[in-house]
Amino acid sequence: MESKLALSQLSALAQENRLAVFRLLVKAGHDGLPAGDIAAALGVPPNTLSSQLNILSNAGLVEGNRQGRSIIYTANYDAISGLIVFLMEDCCQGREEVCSPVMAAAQSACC
Amino acid sequence: MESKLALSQLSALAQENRLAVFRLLVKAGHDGLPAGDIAAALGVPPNTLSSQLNILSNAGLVEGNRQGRSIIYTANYDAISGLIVFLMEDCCQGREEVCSPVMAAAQSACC
DNA sequence: TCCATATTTCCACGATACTGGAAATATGGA
DNA sequence: TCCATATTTCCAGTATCGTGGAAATATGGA
Repeated sequence: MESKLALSQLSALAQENRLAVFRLLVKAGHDGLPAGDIAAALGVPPNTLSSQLNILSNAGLVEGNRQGRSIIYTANYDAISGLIVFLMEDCCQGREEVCSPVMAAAQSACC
Repeated sequence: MESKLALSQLSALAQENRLAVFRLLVKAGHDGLPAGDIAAALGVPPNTLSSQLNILSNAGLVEGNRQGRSIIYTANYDAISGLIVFLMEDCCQGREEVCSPVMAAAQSACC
């Protein structure tokens, strides 16, 4: 049952603050951001953010590495692309109606 | 802020039963399935299923149309592909790391 | 060693979600 | 009209989630 992971990832992203955190980390790129900066950017107390980061981290969507006093969080691109592929293949069974618009978007967005 | 819809869709899919309902409806194709059959397939009481269908429906992921005594539910392919595109473009900013695997999956899955 | 900084863990409160019983609504057939 | 079927709405109980104060932990520097 591979959908257990997908479920935890959907769950993690299905919340305003956490989606915002993830988007911020994507924008930040491979360098990532320290937890404190994320908290400041979102206007959330550090302990609250910490539990949200923990949920994203358990879902494999972000990763944290200590660097000095800070912990630098980065988005996990493999995880999000895995989720997207799950939605396309396992969930939607590669249906043409789903695939085609995604393909078009992929082409115009980056590929 | 277009992400409000995406959030409600992520939320709707972030639950075991509802994800199962959606997958079942995708498998059922354009003919869809009556609510009763879905409830039976998942082993969920009809009123419980009804509220779950309602959540999926409010998120635009499924649609119900009365046909005689039954209400036939169908998956909304536009909605799910819209969500996938949102994750790729708005959320992940068309990053190559996200796009490429999705592109590859799309190619092998259907296109 | 002592202190400041960065983050997490512990804990509890309020809010929201999931579930299913009971009753209501809608449809079709006798 | 009356009844059976299909589904929804109403409602309440339990569980899970989101939040943030207070304390704990980890690191680096003086």
